[in-house]
Amino acid sequence: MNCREQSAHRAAQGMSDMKSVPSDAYMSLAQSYGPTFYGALRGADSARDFAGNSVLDFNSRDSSDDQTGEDDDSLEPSAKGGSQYDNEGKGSGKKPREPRSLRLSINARERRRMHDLNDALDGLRSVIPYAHSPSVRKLSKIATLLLAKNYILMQAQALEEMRRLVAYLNQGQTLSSSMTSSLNSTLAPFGQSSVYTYPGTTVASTNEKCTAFPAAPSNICKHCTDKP
DNA sequence: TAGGCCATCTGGTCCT
DNA sequence: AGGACCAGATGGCCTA
Repeated sequence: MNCREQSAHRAAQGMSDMKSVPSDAYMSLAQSYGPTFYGALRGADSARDFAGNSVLDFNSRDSSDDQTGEDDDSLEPSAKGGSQYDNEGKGSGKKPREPRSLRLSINARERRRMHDLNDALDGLRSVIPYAHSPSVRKLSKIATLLLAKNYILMQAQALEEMRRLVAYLNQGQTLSSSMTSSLNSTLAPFGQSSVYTYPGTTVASTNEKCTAFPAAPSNICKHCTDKP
């Protein structure tokens, strides 16, 4: 099995590896950002309100980073994980191996690379909303990525709501020009085309009026948007 | 004790 | 050739 085939195999088994998370739960994660996520990931007891202060209750757990010693290029292979070099020189008949020094250098590089990746994940954790207190367990890697994704989607949705509101206010409402321009400039960096439009959240024309409340456009009226 | 998560080692592949 | 990236294997730590 070559590397690419291994990738496909791993992707296929990826979900089954995460036995605690049903695949449909992951599907729902893409559409929502709330307790379902944590409920699926860590059990219902871990779920808290998303907007609240304690999204997670991972009890206390030492940072996994603490398990990692300082980056030590001379780390012996037996420190963690097995080493196929433990049997070096004992004639397996396979491809000739790199010199020991080269192997150590490659290992060190890989270790650095993974540390950089973990640093980036820490950076991501620091900017997504979940409880950061020491009593809360650090988000796992997969949880961090899924949470970040859903957070981005949620922000995009909020932006879209804001855009609708501005459009509504600009329509026949007496809004000071300074306020209008301020809002517009705030939203300017987020061009309409750059914002992800959610499946199922069709943006109605602002010209359509609500049937129940004719004064309001239908696209910002819950009465209208909830209609099938 | 089983399962989840993680760090590390390792070999393969691709890119510069 | 050397480095980056990837995924499998392995073993340790922690929690339910």
